[in-house]
Amino acid sequence: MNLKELAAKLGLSPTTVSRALNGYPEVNETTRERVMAAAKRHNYRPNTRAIRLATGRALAVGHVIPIATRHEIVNPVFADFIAGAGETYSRNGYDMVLSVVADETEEDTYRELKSRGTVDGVIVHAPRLNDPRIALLTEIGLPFVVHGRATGADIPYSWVDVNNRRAFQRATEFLLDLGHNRIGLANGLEFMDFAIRRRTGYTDALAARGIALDPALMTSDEMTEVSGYRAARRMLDLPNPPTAFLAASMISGMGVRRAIDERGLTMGRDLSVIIHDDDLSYMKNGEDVPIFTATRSSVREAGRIAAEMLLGIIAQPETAPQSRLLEAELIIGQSTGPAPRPEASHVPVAL
Amino acid sequence: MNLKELAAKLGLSPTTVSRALNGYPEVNETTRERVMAAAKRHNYRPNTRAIRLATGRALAVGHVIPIATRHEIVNPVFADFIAGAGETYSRNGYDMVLSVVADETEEDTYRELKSRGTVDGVIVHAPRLNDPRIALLTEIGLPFVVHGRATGADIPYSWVDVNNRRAFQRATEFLLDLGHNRIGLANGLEFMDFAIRRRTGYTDALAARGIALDPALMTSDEMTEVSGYRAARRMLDLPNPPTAFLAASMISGMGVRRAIDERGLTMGRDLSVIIHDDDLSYMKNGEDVPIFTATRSSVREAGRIAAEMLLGIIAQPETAPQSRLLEAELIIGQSTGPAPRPEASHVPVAL
DNA sequence: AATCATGTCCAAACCGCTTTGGATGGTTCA
DNA sequence: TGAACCATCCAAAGCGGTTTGGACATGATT
Repeated sequence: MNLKELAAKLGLSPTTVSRALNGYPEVNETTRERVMAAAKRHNYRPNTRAIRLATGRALAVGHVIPIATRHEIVNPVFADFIAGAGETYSRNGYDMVLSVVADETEEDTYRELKSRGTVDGVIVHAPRLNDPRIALLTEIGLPFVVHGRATGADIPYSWVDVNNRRAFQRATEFLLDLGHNRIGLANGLEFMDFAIRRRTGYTDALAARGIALDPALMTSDEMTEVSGYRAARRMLDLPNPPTAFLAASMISGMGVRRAIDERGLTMGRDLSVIIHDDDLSYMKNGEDVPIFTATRSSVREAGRIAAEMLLGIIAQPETAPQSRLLEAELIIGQSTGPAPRPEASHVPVAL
Repeated sequence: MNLKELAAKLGLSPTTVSRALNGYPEVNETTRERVMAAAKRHNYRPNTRAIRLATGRALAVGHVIPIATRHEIVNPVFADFIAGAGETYSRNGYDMVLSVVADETEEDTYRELKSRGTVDGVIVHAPRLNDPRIALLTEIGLPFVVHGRATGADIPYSWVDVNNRRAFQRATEFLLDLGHNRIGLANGLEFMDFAIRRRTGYTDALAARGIALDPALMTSDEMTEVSGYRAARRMLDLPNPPTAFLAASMISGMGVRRAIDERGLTMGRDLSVIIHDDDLSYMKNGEDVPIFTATRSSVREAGRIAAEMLLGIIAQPETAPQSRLLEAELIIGQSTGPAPRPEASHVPVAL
């Protein structure tokens, strides 16, 4: 059932039927109702492909996912972000198109999306230091919103980000207040913008208390369980080990916990741990009581906000770039406690 | 730059240019080369929207993700499956469109995708017992491939699945061979087809050895860390606790481990654990040595296979339904060992 | 009564491709 | 030499909508 057929059935022109369905004023109200009823009865739905060609709009938003060795992006965080953004698109009649491409072809993919008119805009994921995508997208004129920021980008652009620096600064201060002064950082990969900012938050907090940085207490790696485990194990082996850890994610926090447990130590008593919690739906940080003390910010909510912002930009391409900085809240869980007194620290009770 | 402009620049008709670019035979080879060169020079790329309307094909595949209370699907497994499928789509010039919709509107979404011509086919995720989507999609004539199977569906359909029954049967047998005869099962939600099959594998293996089922040792819940933790804790509190666990995923396995660690017990020595490992890229089961003994099957690979199957069906709609049953391999890790002798079991060494 | 505005509808152009059905000119073959 | 046959190209008709530019009553205005 298409427009022409429906119009024929109603004894009207396609023009009028189209206008009736799209709410244009130049159509008699009774006619409109008749059209609406007929459309519903024959469950007519306008063909997306035709609408797209006729209006010159794609009615779709793209998310490009580079895939390869550096698979940082196909991660749990991404799934939840997508879920949040997707809800917004659905509600506004937009499609979400995901392009899974090899790392090398990422820029080409954006060019294609633009020149073939597949999407009206894109979300840029996982920005890195001096991320080249921002200049590229600006140049080719494809509207975009960055999830995160790109330190070093010198042109204005729209973004939605968590205040990673502040979050890690607060977490560090919280540990310092508990008496910890050797705090291990199991950070994400530091060519990722968010990881750079988190590190800054950590170092700022230490500097403010006059505590010297110890490179042995700072690691940077993918946010996997194993990497958290390794980082913690290595630091616990130091002659002067940390009494607390800052982990970049729930998953790497679990690795840290494993290293702690493995030594017969107890998290929350012998060693404190704070993680960053993206509030993932299938990876809750406990239910009633949080397992980990955490800086929490819903990545799903960030997805919603970024999507709304992008749709706004698509509707009003000439407006100035927008941005939104979300604050993470500090959730107190069971994984932190006062620093053990020196002589007792790191000696398993059982030994 | 569009076809007409390019044709004008070349002094040719749009027809000829289109044919030249699409490899049709009725065009002179030197002309074709001239066209190709000009296309590259002006980096002309045909407009997707126009191609779609003209050819009547969407050149896109849909993935519908119901989102709501039952968020079983927005999970890490989904992200990896998507990555695998997405690669295949990209390679074949197809787009992947994700529809994130409320649970109640899922069926409606399929109807829309079909009648609006947004996609040429869909992948059905997370099939349940007697899943109604199979009949629906068959009825409306939208090509599809199911990731998993739907026990109870009485019409033929195409699917790609892991042999979940066999996997859990083998895992159970492995534990039995190690001397464990009280084995706890922390299963996924048992209205999900895969969970039903896994349970069957578990019960079959026990039955084959003449071991009576103990309902207290079988739980079914979402595959989160917390649910794994709770299931294990509850079972360990039993007067006659299990000496081994079967966990439905890496994440719930981590919860199980937490419950074990919490009691001062050691996984692999005091208690054995086997998980199902979907071989997720950012959640590796260890690197050199597997942490958990596991039944492993790459969900990403499943995504690739399902996508290829679907593209095949779209190309040849009249062929009979296809299917592919993947076998999981049993990976021996550090989480399993012989059952402790009765008198020693469950007594933490340190006490 | 002529003019004008208004409400309601339609024909036709258009979006940018693909594809059908020739047209044209040169070759080949009886 | 005329017919049949290629090889090569093009005009025009879709695909299924939207949108522009009227047409035609009807009622209000002067």
